[in-house]
Amino acid sequence: MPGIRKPDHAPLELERFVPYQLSIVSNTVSQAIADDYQQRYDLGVTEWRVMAVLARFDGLSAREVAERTAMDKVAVSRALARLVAAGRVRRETHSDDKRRSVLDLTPAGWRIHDEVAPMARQRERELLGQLEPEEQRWLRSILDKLMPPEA
Amino acid sequence: MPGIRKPDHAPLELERFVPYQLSIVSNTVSQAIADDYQQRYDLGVTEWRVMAVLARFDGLSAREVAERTAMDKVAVSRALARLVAAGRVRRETHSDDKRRSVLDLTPAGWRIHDEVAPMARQRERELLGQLEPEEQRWLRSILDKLMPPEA
DNA sequence: TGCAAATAGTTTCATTTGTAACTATAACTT
DNA sequence: AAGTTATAGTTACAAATGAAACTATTTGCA
Repeated sequence: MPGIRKPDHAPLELERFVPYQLSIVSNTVSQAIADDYQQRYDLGVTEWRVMAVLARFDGLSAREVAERTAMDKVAVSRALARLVAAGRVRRETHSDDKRRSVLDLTPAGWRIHDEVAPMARQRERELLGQLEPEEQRWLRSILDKLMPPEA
Repeated sequence: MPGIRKPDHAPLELERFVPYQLSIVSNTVSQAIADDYQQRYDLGVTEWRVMAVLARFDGLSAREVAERTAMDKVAVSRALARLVAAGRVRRETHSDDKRRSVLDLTPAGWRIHDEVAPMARQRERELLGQLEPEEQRWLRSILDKLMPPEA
C-alpha cells in the first residue's frame, strides 16, 4: 500500500493535468485509427497523413505537404519514398523549378484513400459519440482555438 | 496553385478532423513543457512522468508506475534505469516478493521535481489562458469523460 | 556575369521506441 | 512436493524518428 505524499512538494496530479489528458486521449484515438489500417494496408500514420492531404490538394510539393501535415520535411520525404515505391503516389518534377516535386495520388492511392477515410471518420464519430451534442460543439470550438496558427 | 479535389472521393479535412487536432494540440503543448526541462536536466518525457507519479505515491512498483503513467513496462524499465543511475530514484526489492521493486524519489529527485512541477503547471496555465473560463471548464469535463477508464 | 545565400529534397548516423523473447520469482493445481 | 502457469522486470533486435550534413537547383545581388 503506497503512501500519499506530503503536500509541501505539491506533486502534479497527472490524471487531472490537462496536457497529460490531451496526450492520453490523443494517443488512444490515434492508435485506434491506425490499428484499422496499419497492418491491413501496410501504411504508416505519416504515410496516411500525406495521402489525406494529397486527396484534398493535388499537385502539392513535398514542402507544401509538410506544412499541411505538421510533419517535418524528412518525415515527408521518407513517407513519400514508401508511397511512391508502393505505387500509391505519383511524383513528377516541376517544369519551372526542378527542385520541386509535383505529387498526386495514383488510382491505387485513391482506392486506399477511399477505404481508409470512412474508417477514420467512423472513429471520430465513436470518439465524439461519448459526448453530448453540446459538448461536441464546445470541444470543436475549443480545439479550433487551441490549434497553432500555422497548422 | 494546387487544385481542390472533386468531392466524390470525400477527402478528410485534416485541420477539422478531431483526432488530428488533438494530436497537434497535444504535441505542441507537450513539446513546450519538455523544452523547459529536457536539456536543462537531461530528463526525458518518460522519465519526468515516472518522477511525477513517484512524487505522489511512494513505494510503487514498476508495474504500478506503468499503470499510472499509461506507459508500457519496457518504457518504464528504461526510464527507471536512467533515473536510478542518475541518483534521482532509489530502487529496492520488495521484502515479500523479490520480483517487485520498491521505488522512491531521492532528495536529488525531489529537488528536480520541485523545480519542474511549477514549470509544467505554468505551461498548463498558458494553454488554458487561451480560453475563456467557461471554455476551460468545458474542456476539463470533456477530457475527464474521454479519458480511458484505466488511465 | 559571377558568386553568395537560400530553398527543395535526400541521405547518413545516432537515438528512441516497440515487439518479442528471456530470467527470475511467485502462485496455482493436483 | 512437482509441475504448470502467471507475474515483474530486463534484454535484444528491429523499426521509427530526429538532427545534421549533403546535393541540386534557384534566387539575390554586387
